[in-house]
Amino acid sequence: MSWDLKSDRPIYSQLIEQIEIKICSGIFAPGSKLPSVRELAQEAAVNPNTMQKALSMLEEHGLLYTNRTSGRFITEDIKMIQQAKQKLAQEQISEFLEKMKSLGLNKTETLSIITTMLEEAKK
Amino acid sequence: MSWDLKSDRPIYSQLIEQIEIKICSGIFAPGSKLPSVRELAQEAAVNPNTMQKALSMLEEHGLLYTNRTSGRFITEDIKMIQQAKQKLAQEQISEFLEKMKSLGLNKTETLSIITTMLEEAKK
DNA sequence: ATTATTGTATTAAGTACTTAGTACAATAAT
DNA sequence: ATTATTGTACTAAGTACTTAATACAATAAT
Repeated sequence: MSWDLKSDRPIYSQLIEQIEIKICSGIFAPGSKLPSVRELAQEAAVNPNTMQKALSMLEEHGLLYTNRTSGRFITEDIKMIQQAKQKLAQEQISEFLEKMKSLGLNKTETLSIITTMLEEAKK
Repeated sequence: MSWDLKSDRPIYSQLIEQIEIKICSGIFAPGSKLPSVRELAQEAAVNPNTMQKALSMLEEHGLLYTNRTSGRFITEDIKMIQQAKQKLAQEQISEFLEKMKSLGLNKTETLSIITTMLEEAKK
């Protein structure tokens, strides 16, 4: 469980992103119980207040729910998770293409760079 | 000249990124004079101190140089600009692929999504 | 020579983020 | 019944970022 947090952005915001990703990718399975706020905070080397902030904000998205004293749980609604995953992927892609465009790279140039990078990665 | 700045990240950092992009894409042409700190600050609706911070940090990258009282200028070194552009593109791409991977999409899946999205865009 | 513009520096204030430390109510575990 | 664990709330402190308001030295423009 890697939590590499950078200092150029609010930590709580990065935590939200990463937890969301862990849910969407199945690392945090549907219906399963999350580690406690204190545990997660220690894992991520972060103050419990900060983790608490991230988790409570994440609940607004509906991917989590809280049982007051037994802990937090991932939603069992697989369809909701699937939708969140799809939404995350599309956001990333369009954001990425937008940046490439602003750099002045047309589509073929972008594709060519990607493919060469993937070729490099195979070696 | 659009400067849409978000509040979830330090402004100076976003300014650096966007100015770098404007240089790499040719919006700020090689050898040309930049608007003054005060002008740029007003354009971006930002405090002059913040713009100054971004610009002075940008100079460390070598894309800008300062003539103490006549203003700031874009480097004439086209090769350096080209390299910066390439570096920016590669950073964006690997960052993007990393996120896709964390979402559970491997590189070939990601590549296929992109190509189909680019095909869609042509229509 | 005078004026305007340039980058730069400084101080003060406000805000957001993070941490440390503590505490409380509810309930699961014993 | 008692204890431990849960989420939650609160205060105080430190740091980083941003803005406002000036000010200064160098030099381009007049």
